[in-house]
Amino acid sequence: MTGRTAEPEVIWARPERAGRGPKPAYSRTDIVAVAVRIADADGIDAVSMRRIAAELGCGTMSLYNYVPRKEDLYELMVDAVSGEYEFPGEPSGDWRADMTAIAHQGRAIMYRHPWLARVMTTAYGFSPNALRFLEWCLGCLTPLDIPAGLKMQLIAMVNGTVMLTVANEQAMAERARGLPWSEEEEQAVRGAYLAGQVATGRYPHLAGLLAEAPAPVDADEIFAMGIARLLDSFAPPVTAA
Amino acid sequence: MTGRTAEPEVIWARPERAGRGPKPAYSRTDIVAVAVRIADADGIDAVSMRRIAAELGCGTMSLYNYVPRKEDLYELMVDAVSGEYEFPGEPSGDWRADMTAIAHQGRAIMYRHPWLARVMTTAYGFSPNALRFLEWCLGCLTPLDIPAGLKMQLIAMVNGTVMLTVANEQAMAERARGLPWSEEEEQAVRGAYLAGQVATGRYPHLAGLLAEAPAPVDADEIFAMGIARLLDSFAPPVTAA
DNA sequence: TCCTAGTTACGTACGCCGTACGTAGTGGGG
DNA sequence: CCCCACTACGTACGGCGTACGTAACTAGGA
Repeated sequence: MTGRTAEPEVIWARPERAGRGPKPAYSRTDIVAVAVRIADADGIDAVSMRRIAAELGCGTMSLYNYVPRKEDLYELMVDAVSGEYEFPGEPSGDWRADMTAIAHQGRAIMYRHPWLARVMTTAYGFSPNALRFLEWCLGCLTPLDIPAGLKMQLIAMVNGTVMLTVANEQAMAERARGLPWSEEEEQAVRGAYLAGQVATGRYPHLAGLLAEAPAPVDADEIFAMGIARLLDSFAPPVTAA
Repeated sequence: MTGRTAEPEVIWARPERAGRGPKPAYSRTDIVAVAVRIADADGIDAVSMRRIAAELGCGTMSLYNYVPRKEDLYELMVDAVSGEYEFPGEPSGDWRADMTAIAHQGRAIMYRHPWLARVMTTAYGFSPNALRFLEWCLGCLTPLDIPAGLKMQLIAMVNGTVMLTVANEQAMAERARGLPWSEEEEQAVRGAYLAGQVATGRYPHLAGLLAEAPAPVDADEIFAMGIARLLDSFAPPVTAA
């Protein structure tokens, strides 16, 4: 009746299997697990339908019985690793501590899966584990008396800051993958260019900044302080009673 | 003497043309301009060497005389649109106002070039216009008395927040491009799934949030307040004299 | 001045990619 | 029991980035 043009669908609403035909040899979970393993090992660009099928030992096109489109696979991957968040039974009552813990967990997950930060910016929706995550965060924020919209903003900002921080740290390493020279060489050449530019005197402030503070800083500490500052910006610590 | 394996290089250090052969028919600027036009019109995925060459009216492989690798093209594109920042002669002396203006300019640029937010996360380095941007920001922050490292963090956070906000707003629209159904249909189906999940009662906090505050909020205002909050977190406004 | 070497333009080709489509076989519901 | 939805999967198409080879061209050194 309706045109036979494709109907929209969400991967989460699609049932994994129907009851009629032969038993599927694999499961969506298997496929996603292989995809995650490949991405962890060789980068997200190494994840191709052919490669997954090869590692799984099946024909390439068989995968399309489980995953309608490649982009859905990305969503499934993000959801799968989002399941690595571990939440205790109940929020502690200290929303600041809870959110800080969430941020650190998120950071750890993104270190385990260096492709996650990049993919999340594209393939992020209301997947089951995203709902679970959101529900937990909202639970943690119950003691905080601000409008609901602001809470969502806070969650988004914390999440986003984690993503940005890690993405920034990993950008060089990810880019180096597949380049015909090493990451160190790349960094050296880029550093030399930067030094040359600064030496021209066209960037006095930048020169001053590079001259000052060549101290190697601790990434963990910077991260922790950034998150703390962010949380403070939503509810400044009370100064007097 | 050294192995003939590829030497690392930065696109910004590579001279545009040498003196020996015939005059190049195009320029790096031409190529990047075409690439930006294509990306603006049809999305970043539509930017291919073949398409650029076709629109430029030359052979595909000729482009490689100007741009050594596709990834460098992305860097050139980001640098090109980064040149759209317009800075007055001198910072105003009010670092908060200056940074706010920068954030709004950045947002406007990312609206003009919907592909920018996504590409920046991958292809961002110390390009000429990035240095110009950084130098200007540091100039604006001169009145702010915090360590140099913190200033860099502030700039990164402001930039990142702009990116995140815009990327979030654009994610759905970008994803809809190339899908066999419309963005509205997609949104409707996803919304229905979300509603169905919430209706199960498994997400009480989320349900409460959705029930409350169905008021359509103003994106501009949210953005402005987010930036203000962020700036405050680096230097809380003084409350007394 | 002429020669030569470096540069430009670009056609061809290779090995990837996502995925549309057709075919064959299988096993549960009417 | 039998039909048909569903599984598995081979083939093929159009696109991608880009390595490589060739021909034309021109600026610098002899």
